Amino acid sequence: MTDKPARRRRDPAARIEALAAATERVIATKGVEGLTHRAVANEAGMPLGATTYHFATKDDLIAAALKRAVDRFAQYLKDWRAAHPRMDAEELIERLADSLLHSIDDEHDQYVLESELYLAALRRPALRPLADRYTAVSYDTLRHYVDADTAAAAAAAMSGISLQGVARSTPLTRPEIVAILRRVITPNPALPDSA
Amino acid sequence: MTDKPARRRRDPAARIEALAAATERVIATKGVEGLTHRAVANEAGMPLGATTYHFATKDDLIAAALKRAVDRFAQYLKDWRAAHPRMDAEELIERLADSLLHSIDDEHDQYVLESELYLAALRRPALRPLADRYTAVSYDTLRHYVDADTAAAAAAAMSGISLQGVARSTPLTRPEIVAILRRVITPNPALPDSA
Amino acid sequence: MTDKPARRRRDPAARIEALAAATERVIATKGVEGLTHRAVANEAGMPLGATTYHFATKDDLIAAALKRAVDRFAQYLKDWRAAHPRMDAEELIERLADSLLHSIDDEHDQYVLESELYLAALRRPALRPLADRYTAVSYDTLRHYVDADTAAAAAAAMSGISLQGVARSTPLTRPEIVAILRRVITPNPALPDSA
Amino acid sequence: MTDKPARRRRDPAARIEALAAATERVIATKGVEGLTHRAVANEAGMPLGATTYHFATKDDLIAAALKRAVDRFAQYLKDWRAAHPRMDAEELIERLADSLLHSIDDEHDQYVLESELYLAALRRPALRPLADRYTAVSYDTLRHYVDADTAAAAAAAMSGISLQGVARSTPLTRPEIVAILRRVITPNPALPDSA
DNA sequence: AATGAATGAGCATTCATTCAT
DNA sequence: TATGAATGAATGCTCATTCAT
Repeated sequence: MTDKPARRRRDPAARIEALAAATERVIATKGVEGLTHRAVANEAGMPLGATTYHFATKDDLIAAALKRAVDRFAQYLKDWRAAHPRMDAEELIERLADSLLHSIDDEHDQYVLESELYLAALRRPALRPLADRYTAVSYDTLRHYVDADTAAAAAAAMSGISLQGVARSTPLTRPEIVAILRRVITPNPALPDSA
Repeated sequence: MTDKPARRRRDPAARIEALAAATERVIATKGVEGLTHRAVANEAGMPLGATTYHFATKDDLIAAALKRAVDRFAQYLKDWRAAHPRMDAEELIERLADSLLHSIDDEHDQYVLESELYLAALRRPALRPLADRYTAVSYDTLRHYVDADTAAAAAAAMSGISLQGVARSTPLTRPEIVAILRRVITPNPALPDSA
Repeated sequence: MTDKPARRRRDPAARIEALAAATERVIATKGVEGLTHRAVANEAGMPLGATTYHFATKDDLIAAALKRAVDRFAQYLKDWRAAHPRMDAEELIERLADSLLHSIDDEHDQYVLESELYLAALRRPALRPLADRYTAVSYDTLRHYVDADTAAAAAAAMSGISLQGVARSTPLTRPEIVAILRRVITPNPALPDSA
Repeated sequence: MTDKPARRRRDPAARIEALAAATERVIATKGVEGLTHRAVANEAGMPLGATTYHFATKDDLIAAALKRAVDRFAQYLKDWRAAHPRMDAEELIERLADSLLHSIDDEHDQYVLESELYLAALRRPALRPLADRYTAVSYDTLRHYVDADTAAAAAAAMSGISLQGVARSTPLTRPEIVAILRRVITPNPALPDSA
């Protein structure tokens, strides 16, 4: 009798996590531009007060959501690298194309979140370290397979593909993506480092 | 003696142009997210009513401003190409790096506008053709100097550099940009097309 | 060559008339509440400036439109009376029911305009004489056929039927209207005047 | 000592009620046409945000106010009927005239609210059931004293008297109202039902 | 005479944030 | 700890009216 209404409460960490997840979904759907406390509360199935209780400001909410996205992306890359400790250039190209096309999971659109993150960081210095980290994990992962310049070039190209991917009226096709990645990643004997 | 109260000019075309230009500046400064009719009116030195009289909706204002930015970019590329009808890979790389670093003119930040355009287009289908055009003019210009795959790869890399450029806590340096462009643009004898 | 562009202009009276007619239509469609200069200009196929050029204020426009409606109504009643110089009570009832059901012509909804007129007059003293005239022409017409008290009662009942007619989810049916009119108009031997 | 700054009451139900009451007063004074959130907030002595917090849209506010007016009217009629379970025709006529002249209470003008309700319902389908209810309670009350046709006729006549009452430059006098009601209500031996 | 441009006031509504409970 | 109530500051947009041309 006494412990009935107490269910599911008293787990602030879980609620905070759920709010960040809901915020991620809202950003993917409506953008940082369209994010409101109300939209998050609604998406999370929580009362409005919960959003401001656990996150002092809207920017905190955005930061938490984007951090979550970056964490997930980092974990994804880590797993990905563990699963494929060695890849030749061609295999790498194919798998990167898969990643870009399939996004990371079915719930969140990595394309969108990456672009939102970078643009949000432009106006919000507090997000810059997060953007840096996104860049770094991408670069580091690629660096595992290719030389430094190639990794930087591939990371830039992938960001560009993502950005154009969200905006174009006809998304890039797999062959187009593969062609770009191949041009960037295939070792170039004419360059010193690129062995 | 000539400057009376000076209200009500009577040159609608010039006012429309001035409003679009002001909107560009506001987007560069505060982003599409921070764009308001009042900010535009203020930036243009016009009354609030002017913004809504000449542009039915805020999206119309955004579209006009971004179209203007794309038009200017297209013109810039056209001039650029006319000024340099022939360039070898190394010269192209250097000049592209200059463009990315110096932006296009002193008033507007091309980096920012490009990223804002792409992200705005994600939520505003009406802007997609504009995003397509941005992609196309970039690609076409590069295509003049390099093969198709290289042009596509360089365009993607440049978009990525722009996007990361606006967000990172430390912007990319010229040597870093040159290294990326060199990796992408230097002809790769190992690839068939890349002559 | 000289008299081509001059066509259709220079007939202010006709333009004023057309604007009043357009205003009537807008009131019938959207109510006095929804009336705007722009809506009138659009309905009349004239430029916005025409509405304020010929009518100093919005209230003038409203007054002109309602006066036109009352004039038309008065003319209609005059014709109606001329067409039926004598009617017994039963015929009168049937014809009044027809009027209430068919409205006055196909373009304008008399039900609506009457109610709009009365309510507009409540907040606009300038319209009161018009409301008085509407009441008077109704009363006078009825008075031609019945005694004074019956005419007043029938006029009130008809206004009530109109008012309820515009608002109810199911409009009054003809039998219901006839029943009401019969109760009001059929001579009542129990009353002195009502011979 | 008890009355501190007193901000933020914490009695939402009371505030909602107070807002609806204030809206009623604004409608009586300025009409649905002149109703604004600001006018309501001002009338209620509450901040602007209160009006939109408790009522999602202006139409919701209008609906709440008119529902309140109808509820009050229904209660008034119920009491009225309870107070006068039996009345002969002449007494009924006199009392109805009193009602029409004195309105229902000192604060709100029943004449105006009824007309506003009917006309508002014309453009707002959501209000139609309310208009129906107004008609129904009027009819049902009259039906308690007279036959069906007489009740319908008297209800229509009373609506008409109300409508004309708000608009005419000289309101109907008591003798005029009594004459109309007498003509409608006095049993007519010439009609079958009208016993 | 006629009209499109121009504007300032105002409006419904949204929303981040604060706070009483 | 948690939350619904509360609010004041915007915001996009409308519009009556004025006026230059």
